Amino acid sequence: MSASKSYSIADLAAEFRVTARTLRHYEDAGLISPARAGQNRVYSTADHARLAWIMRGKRVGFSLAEISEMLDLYNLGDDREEQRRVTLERCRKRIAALEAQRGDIDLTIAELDEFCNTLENLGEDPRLQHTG
Amino acid sequence: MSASKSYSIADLAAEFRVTARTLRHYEDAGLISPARAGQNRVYSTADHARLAWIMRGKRVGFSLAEISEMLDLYNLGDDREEQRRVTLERCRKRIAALEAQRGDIDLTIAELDEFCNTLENLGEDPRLQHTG
DNA sequence: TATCTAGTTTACGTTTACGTAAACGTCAAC
DNA sequence: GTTGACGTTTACGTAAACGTAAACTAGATA
Repeated sequence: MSASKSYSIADLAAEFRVTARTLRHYEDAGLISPARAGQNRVYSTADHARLAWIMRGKRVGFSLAEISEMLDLYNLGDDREEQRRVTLERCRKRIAALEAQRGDIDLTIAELDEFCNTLENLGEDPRLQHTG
Repeated sequence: MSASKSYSIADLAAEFRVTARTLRHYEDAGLISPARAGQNRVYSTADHARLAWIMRGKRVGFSLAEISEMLDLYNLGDDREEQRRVTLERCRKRIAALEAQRGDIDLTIAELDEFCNTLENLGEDPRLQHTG
């Protein structure tokens, strides 16, 4: 089972292209809780996966607080009926928000694309260039 | 031509659901430059459109500096050959970045979706619930 | 004429997400 | 036995994106 690897803080920092400070900060913010060997942090494969989630959340544009909430959803997943209903609802709202965000991204891409085309046509039809 | 409307700072603040302070801040940051009637700001329909762009940029997760850059692309569009080539390249990089971000969003949605399904199935199959 | 109402500038405060020392522990290597 | 390499905590610094309070201006209204 090579699934039970462990990582030093430098390992993960290098892999995810962040500083050790950043990883400690995420720990302060309650996003990860690596084990300790003495006082040194030891990250498990689960921590590794969790961190991958965090980094993707960052790329999507979420704050650490929002990412923390989303990770909490998973932890609450095995709770009792009512709690589960609430979790499900929050989960769906997040999905809706993400879909809205994707819509904004698509619109932005479309406009930039169109602008690119304008620029290209300008290049191929010098009549449209101003000569100064 | 109802396309030549004008807006007060309060108008736009209300419409885009931000404070007047925010609009003034965007001005400080060089994102908009409304006309003045005396010392009061008067926003044109062009300013209105520009602001819509800004807000969408924010929703996508861009910083004000990035949004400023993107808006600059449009202004540089009518420049000379070499400058235009650079603009085009930067424009395409932005598009690529946006597509990557959309990929991250899709992945996140997929995982949340799957998690939602798990929660729903748990609800429909009480055997999987823990009772203690 | 006095008082709103809406806008203005100036400037310090706040939150988020880390950066950046400073001072120290630990273990392997020389 | 001390020098590195790598880790730790503590704590102040910083950039971005506004919030917020203070003090002021200018036009509309009672």
